[in-house]
Amino acid sequence: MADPVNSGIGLNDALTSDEETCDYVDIIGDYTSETESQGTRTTTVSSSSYISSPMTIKTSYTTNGLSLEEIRELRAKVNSRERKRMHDLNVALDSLREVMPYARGPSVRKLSKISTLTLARNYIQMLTKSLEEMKQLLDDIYRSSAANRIPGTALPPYRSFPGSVPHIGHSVAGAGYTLPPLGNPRVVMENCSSVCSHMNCSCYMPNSGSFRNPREYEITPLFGNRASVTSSSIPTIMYGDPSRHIK
DNA sequence: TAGGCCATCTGGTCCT
DNA sequence: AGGACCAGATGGCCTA
Repeated sequence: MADPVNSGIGLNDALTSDEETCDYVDIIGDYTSETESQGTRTTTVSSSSYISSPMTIKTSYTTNGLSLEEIRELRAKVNSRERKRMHDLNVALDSLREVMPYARGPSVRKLSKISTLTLARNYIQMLTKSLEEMKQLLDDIYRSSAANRIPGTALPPYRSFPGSVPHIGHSVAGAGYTLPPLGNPRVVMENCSSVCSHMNCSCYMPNSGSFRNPREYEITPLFGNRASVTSSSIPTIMYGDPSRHIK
């Protein structure tokens, strides 16, 4: 008899045209009950999380090579794999949400799947743009500093950033300046606000205990405020402590 | 109550 | 052949 998986005949299609009543429970609790009728069979499937909404499907089983029990076991196995696959996808989406800058809390709905992906795309775009602008700004700062230095003196000392990643670093005017790593932009400067006046960002005074240098700021992207989220919009950004918001 | 979001089942297709 | 991936269908839950 034909293979219900590869013959083009659906498992449930392959189950029709007979009359039979049966129940079964798969490995996570799928439950099937069937009612008999002439020529077709209606199968009601529900699972442990689906019991309140039984799904009714038409089944037929004339031309398959598997017993009813084998088909059910196969179907349960496939369903289980699919559930696991979707679960893994949701885990991955949750891990993505964890690194996204948006409001969190018991009273805040988590981002939908579409919103999560949309925000991730926008966030990457924003970081890329900010990085380019920061490179340009530091380049300008260095050029200005080099132009004003007294002939014969050394260039300003290079201040490395915690966690800088050399291979993505940016050499400013050949002086070996390296930008902070993506995703954790910290910058040392006298006036962070002056930087953010050129960029779509905001400056937060870091916790005194967690930063060695009192002039070290976190530059935070600005997305604006929103109370709700749609797939085409950017959600609220609450990143850092607003009470320390200095711009 | 309509619409958005989601979980689940299912069958088809592609890949190893 | 078996598993991964995908899209369609279905029904529940929640919110405006």
